[in-house]
Amino acid sequence: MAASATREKIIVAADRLFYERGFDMTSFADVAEVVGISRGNFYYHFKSKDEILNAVMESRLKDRHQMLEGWIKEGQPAKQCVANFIHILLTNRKKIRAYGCPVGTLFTELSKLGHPGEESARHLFDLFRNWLRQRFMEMGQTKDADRLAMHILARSQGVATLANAYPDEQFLEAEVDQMLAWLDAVSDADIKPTQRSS
Amino acid sequence: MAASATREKIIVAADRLFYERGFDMTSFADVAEVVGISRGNFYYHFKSKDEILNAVMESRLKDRHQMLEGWIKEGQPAKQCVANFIHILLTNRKKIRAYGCPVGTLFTELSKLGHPGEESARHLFDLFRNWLRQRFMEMGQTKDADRLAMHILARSQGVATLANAYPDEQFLEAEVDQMLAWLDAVSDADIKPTQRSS
DNA sequence: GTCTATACCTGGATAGAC
DNA sequence: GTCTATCCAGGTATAGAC
Repeated sequence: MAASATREKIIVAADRLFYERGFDMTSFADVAEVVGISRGNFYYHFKSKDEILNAVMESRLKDRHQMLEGWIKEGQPAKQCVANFIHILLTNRKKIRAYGCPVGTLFTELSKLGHPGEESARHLFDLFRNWLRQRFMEMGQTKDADRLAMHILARSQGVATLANAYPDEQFLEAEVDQMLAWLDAVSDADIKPTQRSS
Repeated sequence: MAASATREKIIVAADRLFYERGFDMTSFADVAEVVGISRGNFYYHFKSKDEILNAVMESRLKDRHQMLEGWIKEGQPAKQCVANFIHILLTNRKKIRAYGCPVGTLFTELSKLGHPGEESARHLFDLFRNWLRQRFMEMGQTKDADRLAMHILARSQGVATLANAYPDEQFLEAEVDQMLAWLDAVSDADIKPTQRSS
């Protein structure tokens, strides 16, 4: 339970390699080399590869949770919080162009593997989804909050995938602008209840 | 070169398994079992696993090309063609919910593997991208044609990924509706050059 | 806690009989 | 064209010395 130094180093290294190369393609030898320990020593800290995956997922969940809650604790308004979320695509643009979205790509791989870790990968989606839904509710979109949350999630996933396929374009930046414009339209719709339709 | 019956069966089986389980996770034994031949017999038809991948990618490219060109040969107008493309998400909804997008997931995996087949996977994206760009140009969006094509591609990818993560929702259908509404807005923008903005 | 050595399995690939 | 037998590399996991 106690977070020993090497245990922590293993998690950090595995986290990075699972992102960059994928879970299945990352061998113990790869992680051991990065950490600077022997292959055998591994099993003192983790009894199996699945245990490492669990630890990585736990670490990611905690990390993303703290990031999202941090914005709220700073007192940022709901719309700004969602804008921050969208802005992640720009903050991590280099990694996203090289490896796609860490959440989406890992989920997809585990799903195809039929690996039980698919569940924890989905939990990460849940974390973002629920948090976004809350923000949209605070923006007054009580009825469509979940739909809007899913929409933003899907847009982010798609942008990350195509930025990975076409890393040499300004596509990513342009799509983020459009997503922020969409956010403006959504928040305006709350302020102006008089719509053109119906 | 000649398309023998078993060779063709191998390609079909590999195509399906690469989609359902991923390229790396699909072994010769898996494909052999589906086709009904022995492991050894494999190498009479393909000298390596990479050769099978190449054949699968070639087959997919040809298949998708024929689908896209088919709509044009039928004389369907540009906007309807794009709508057909969006509609693929509904036509294949069952498979998409189970395995995501065949193009996107395979690209992502090959990209992470550092596999040379990443190139042919990108060619599939190119096929859709160029075809969509042509359609938007025919719709009069000469300047933004490529941006619009990329936007539709990204939306499709994101919807497929999240439909895979949340297969039990009507999310997919709702997003397709929104994409079709977006297409309407884009084609209207061409007809009505007088906009509200600026 | 960390190491070396090793068992065991899976999967890609080859050889050669039929 | 298809089979069986076999080799070899790489990866997970274990045993036991230090």
